[in-house]
Order: sequence, then structure tokens, then C-alpha cells
Amino acid sequence: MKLNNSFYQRNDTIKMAKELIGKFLYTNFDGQLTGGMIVETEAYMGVTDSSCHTFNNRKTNRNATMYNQGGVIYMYVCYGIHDMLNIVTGNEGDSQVILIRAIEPLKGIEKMIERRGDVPLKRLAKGPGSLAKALGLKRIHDSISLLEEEIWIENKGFKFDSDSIIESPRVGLGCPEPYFSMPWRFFLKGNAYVSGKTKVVS
DNA sequence: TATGGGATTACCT
DNA sequence: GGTAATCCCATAC
Repeated sequence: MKLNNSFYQRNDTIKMAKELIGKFLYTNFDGQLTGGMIVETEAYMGVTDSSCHTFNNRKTNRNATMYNQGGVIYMYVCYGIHDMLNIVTGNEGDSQVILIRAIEPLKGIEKMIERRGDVPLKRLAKGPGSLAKALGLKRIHDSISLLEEEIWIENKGFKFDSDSIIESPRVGLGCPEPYFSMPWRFFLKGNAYVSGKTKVVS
């Protein structure tokens, strides 16, 4: 079943980032259904998190969507090239979001290959830039709802015990400690579609 | 108004 | 492992 506001509008973004592992993310643009199982996420914890776009209450045209109430998406462009998909969580005025970093492709694989070019299945939606491209998501989709027909997340009842969800520091940050090392990245242990290093940091 | 850098990826050696 | 591609926004004049 489709996740709704009772999931997205809670105030525990770290817990939600963990819970999104094993959920199913879909997009449906122009009648083309594409998607797969979420295997890697990162939590960005809002105005106190120095790696977060809203650190120090920063508010610009780019990041305004992060302050919306949970249940919409925040899209932003990194390095001028890559579009990134974030799930907005919590209440209006909060700015915590969850970056979706990788899915295991399941639906519309042909269409995703068409969008991505000829890459191996293992790399089709591995890493946030690749994932957004495979699903047809761009900056112009910023602020669209997860409760409508273009993008949504489903719970299919898959459960993983806590040993299977690995925590690690987030990837690619340039911010100072302590946020640099906060263990706010989560991924499914041993899954071939997780990006980057999968080494366990304890 | 100008400049520097980033939640990355792909392709090179 | 090194680096180019390439755009929005923060910061500095």
C-alpha cells in the first residue's frame, strides 16, 4: 500500500530513513511505470545540520521546498549536472529531508535503460544522480506530491531485521565535524545495488 | 556583477 | 586514482 501523510509527517527523520529501506519507489510519467526497492538512504536533519541546505535557517528559491510539510519531494541539481531526489519529512516549517541514494530496479527496466543509456543493471539506479535519471526525475519536479500519480512509495510488507540495515557516515560531504561523521546513511547489507563503499563503520 | 564550489558520475590511465 | 562536465546560489566586491 501507498505510504501517506501519517508516514511522511512524523518528526523522526532518522527512523524514517531506516524504514524507507525495503520500501518500493515508483514514478509514472507519460504512462511509463518505473521503479524498484529502496536500498540506500541518507537523512539530512535541517537547520542544525551543517551539511544540510537549510543549515542556519538558510532559505532560498532553491531550498524553499524543504520547509514544506512532509509528503512532497525536494529536487536539486548537484554539480550542475545531476538531479537528486529527496523526501520531505515532518511538519510545515521543519526542513529535514531524506536523500534516496539507490534502488534495486524492478519495474520498467527497459524504460530506465532508455533514459540512462546502455549501462549494466547493477549501475542502473545506483547513486542519487543515476537513480533520478533512471526514474525520469528532474529539478522541474521539485515540490510535487508523493500522494498523487506521478511518484509514490509503497510498503509491500518486506521487513529486515536491524542487523541487515547498516549505518555509516554520509557520502560526499564537505562540512565540519561533528556532522561530517554522523551515521545518518543507511543501506541494505550485502545488496549489490548500494552505491559507493559498503564497509561497516562502527 | 563576478567568482567559487558542491549530497556526482563516467571515462581516462 | 585523476579529472572534466556544467548550473544554481552564496559570498564578496
